[in-house]
Amino acid sequence: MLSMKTQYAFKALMYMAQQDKQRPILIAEISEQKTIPLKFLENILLQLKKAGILDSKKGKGGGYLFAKNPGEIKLATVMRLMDGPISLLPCVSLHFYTKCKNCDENYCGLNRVMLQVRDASLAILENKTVTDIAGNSIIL
Amino acid sequence: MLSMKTQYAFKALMYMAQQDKQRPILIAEISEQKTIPLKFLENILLQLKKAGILDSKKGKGGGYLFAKNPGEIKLATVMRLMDGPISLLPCVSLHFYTKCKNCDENYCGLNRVMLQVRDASLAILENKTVTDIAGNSIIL
DNA sequence: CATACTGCGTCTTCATTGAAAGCATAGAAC
DNA sequence: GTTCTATGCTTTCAATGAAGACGCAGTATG
Repeated sequence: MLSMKTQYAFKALMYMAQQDKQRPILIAEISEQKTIPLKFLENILLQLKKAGILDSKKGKGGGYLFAKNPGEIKLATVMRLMDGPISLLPCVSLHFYTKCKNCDENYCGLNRVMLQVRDASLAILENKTVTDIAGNSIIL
Repeated sequence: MLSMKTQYAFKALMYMAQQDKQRPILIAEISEQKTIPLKFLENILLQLKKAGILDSKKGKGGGYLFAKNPGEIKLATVMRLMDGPISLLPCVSLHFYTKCKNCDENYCGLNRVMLQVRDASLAILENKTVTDIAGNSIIL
């Protein structure tokens, strides 16, 4: 399961992407509209800024802005930033690989299955962006 | 990521399925061979027993046995037993569903994506069994 | 029957981390 | 220089993952 942190990050990014005009958006506004604890949200947005996804402006009229186009922000990227590995096992992780002890990956059946799961998940998460989840699109 | 508990459960089940003769297998033997903390393993195996996956025999010559054919034990079942939901969000979980607040699932883009991920993952995890991961099969 | 063997139950601990809250600082606009 | 807003730092609190200690219960073997 995704942590609250990741879920909040997605909610916040969706909210920001749904605004018509690209004006700086207050942390407090997102917090209120999406019922996310204010200080927790601050940390999340800050982390997204440090990762180059968001930008911020201080002072009056300040707030958060997208640093990248929402259509270029992959869901997988956000998840890795917040929660770490997407894979179910360390030994099948692309970005956070660590070898498991007592296990030759070439012969480990579990490894092979989890690779499949990873690939299936990433095929989706690497191709969907914030724009995709923000759209008030038609229900099919 | 899967918890240690789930990983240990898989390792133990693989080890048991790999034994030629179906004799009762000692907790201590699995613990030693797979370097799994003994008491932690006890709990895991016990839980698998209560779920009807394993059976046990006490006393001399005792140990753990399969209650079901390893080919009938789905990976998804083991994961749900140990870790709970396989889905990334509560609102897309089949077995552990809970509604998310401030979110109409019919209009939530995140919900739709996570449904896809869930379906892709389950397509694999519901169809792979302990037999599949235990096989010393040929590498392709 | 006795003893060794092996699983079962309960309780406790310990570290990590998820999930916040408080308070003080820095920077920008007016 | 005052107000608005983000940033930094510290602390807390609860939950849970990950064990370890100790003792009980049931079964085989001689």
